[in-house]
Amino acid sequence: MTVTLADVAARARVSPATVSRVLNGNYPVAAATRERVLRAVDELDYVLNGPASSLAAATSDLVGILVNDIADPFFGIMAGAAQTEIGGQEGTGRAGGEKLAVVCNTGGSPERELTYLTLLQRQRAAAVILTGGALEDPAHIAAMTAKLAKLADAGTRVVLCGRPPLQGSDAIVAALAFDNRGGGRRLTDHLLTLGHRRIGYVAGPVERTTTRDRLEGHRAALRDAGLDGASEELTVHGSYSRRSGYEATLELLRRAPDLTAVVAANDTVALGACAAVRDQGLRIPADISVAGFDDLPFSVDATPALTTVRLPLFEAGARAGRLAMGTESPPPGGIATIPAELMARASTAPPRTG
Amino acid sequence: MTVTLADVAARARVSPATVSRVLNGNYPVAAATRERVLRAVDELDYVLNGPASSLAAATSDLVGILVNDIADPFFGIMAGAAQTEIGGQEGTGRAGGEKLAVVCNTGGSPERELTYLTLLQRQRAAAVILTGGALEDPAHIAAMTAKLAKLADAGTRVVLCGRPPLQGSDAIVAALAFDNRGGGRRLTDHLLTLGHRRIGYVAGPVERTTTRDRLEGHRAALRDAGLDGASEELTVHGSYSRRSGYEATLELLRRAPDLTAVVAANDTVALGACAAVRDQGLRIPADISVAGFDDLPFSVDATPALTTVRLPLFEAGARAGRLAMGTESPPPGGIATIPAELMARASTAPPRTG
DNA sequence: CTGTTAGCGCCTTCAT
DNA sequence: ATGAAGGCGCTAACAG
Repeated sequence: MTVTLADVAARARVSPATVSRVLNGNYPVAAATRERVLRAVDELDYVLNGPASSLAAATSDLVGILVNDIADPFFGIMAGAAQTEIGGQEGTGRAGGEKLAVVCNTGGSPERELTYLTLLQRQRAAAVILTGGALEDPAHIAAMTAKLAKLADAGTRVVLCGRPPLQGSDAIVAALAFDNRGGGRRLTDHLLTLGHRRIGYVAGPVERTTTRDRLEGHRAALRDAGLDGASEELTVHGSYSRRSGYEATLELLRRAPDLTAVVAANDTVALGACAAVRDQGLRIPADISVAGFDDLPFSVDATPALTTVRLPLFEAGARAGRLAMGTESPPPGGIATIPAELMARASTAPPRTG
Repeated sequence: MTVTLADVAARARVSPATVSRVLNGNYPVAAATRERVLRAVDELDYVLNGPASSLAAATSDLVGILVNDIADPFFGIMAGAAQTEIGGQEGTGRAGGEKLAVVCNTGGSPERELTYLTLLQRQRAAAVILTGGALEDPAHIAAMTAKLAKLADAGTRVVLCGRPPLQGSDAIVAALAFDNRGGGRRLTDHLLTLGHRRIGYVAGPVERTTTRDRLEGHRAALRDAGLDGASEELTVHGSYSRRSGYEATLELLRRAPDLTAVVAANDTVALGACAAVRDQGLRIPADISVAGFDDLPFSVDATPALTTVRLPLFEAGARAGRLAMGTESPPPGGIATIPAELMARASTAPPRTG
């Protein structure tokens, strides 16, 4: 039926242990023997039994990458980059000693996030990468901290990518945090410099680290310009979706018809904001400036090209992948802040005068 | 150290076998006993050892979803929908009996596709879903057919989503194929009806089923209109990327300055085409009509809104997920063709006269 | 460098 | 409805 290691051993006239050794390559084996074993493997078309191997070795070659929304390129880019670093050695066809990088879609649900972590713990995953903003609910943070500690105890390497480190948790190999606050600040500074004074803000879902950090940056910029008075009124929360951006912008325009600029939580939301502005018969940027965040590939193609904040998603994902593999050493203190760069484009301009 | 089933059994004062039975739920257990066991599980914070379980049961709860490009929403939407159906029962926290739906990014590389399949075979995956267009290279087809047969032999359910069935392979549970040909045809018919006669085509990568089918539909429409003469010259192949669409369109415009419309392989490519058209100082659709394919969420937000062909990606992905789980019965013959619907929007209009 | 010997933790007949 | 026992296929000491 299904061919086992013992079959290969018999065919190659060696012991099972030897076959195991050449397959795992972590042990000296005579070249001639190795050759014989590999031939037997090919002839028999042998495929290692992963569960058996993992059971015996008490570790598996699974690496989990958790994302909030797999249909959002923000996550796709990071996850793809990480996978490239992890499973990237261009299969020999025999698939020896390779890690299986898999992405798990939580849909932003905290329960599903924990469930996936449990499932990966069950599989004795070699590593786990958590991407994107985290929920700030205390109960969930506590549950996550406990779960990650357990994973780390069991030997799973935990890496955070685009998410701030957990307080006082030593379970984590490394955390790569985006400078969302700084980026948000620079974006609003840009608008202020252009002369805007009435700036609407379409924020992301409440209780998310990304939402809070970007909003904080925005408010810090306003405060320093002596404009924080109206910022509550000019902020609307929504989800990270185009539709949400559309509706929030309509609401903003209703609340404050004198608005001259709208800052969106991310590029997708900004697209919705643009549509709303246009549907109100207003021009971008002549009547209203619009800005996004992330600099996803489509942003430069929007008309007008979207002013936004560039996050090096691919680079960060790749680095997270290497960190998870142990290929790269963690930054000092296990924490690195990834810079965010302002991309001033055509969707922002000085406000109309008068 | 790590708590095992035996520990739970001891705590609950039952045999390991009983614990196994309540955890798997496939066997009658007295309510009182079950209660006691579950309490012990919670108290000990027990997590099943997946590898051990899979080894003993000769099957795992892993379900693999292969995608060509995880950063492309085309795949993200299908994969997300499939995952929802598979891992969707909103975790009880204890994560009992749940499948682990994971997505694997092949990056469009045939080697990596096979490698992932081997890795999943090694894990004794419960099911595998292959999404998106397939490579038409005979050697790769043969290798895939063989590999899928082996997976099926080992009890893995194989489902195709957005990909035509393999010739004479009975390894597959079901194949959901998009009507790319029909969609391509209707799109070009739409342009012909508007009055276009010189239509450029930015095709996808050669040797991909999606590329060929869409192109065939396009050419069939031209042929029926008696216009197939120039179609070779007016076709440029590229990858499924914005950049590729941009460059191919420039090339097309160079070759045939009298073009009045450009059809792109998909929406992402169409965005690049729009940018190229604009950079040449031409207006859409006044000077040149542009159309895409897939109807990804951003298409409606393009300016002008993109005429395209709608594929029910979410519905198809969800159905594939149910098929993989055995929750839904396969279509007659194991094959279903998913219809593609023309979405005529503002990026196409009659050609300028004279 | 290679063979032998024990398990890894769970599921699954087979009894009871 | 529950317990006892064997083995799933592989790896990891330990010898040699």
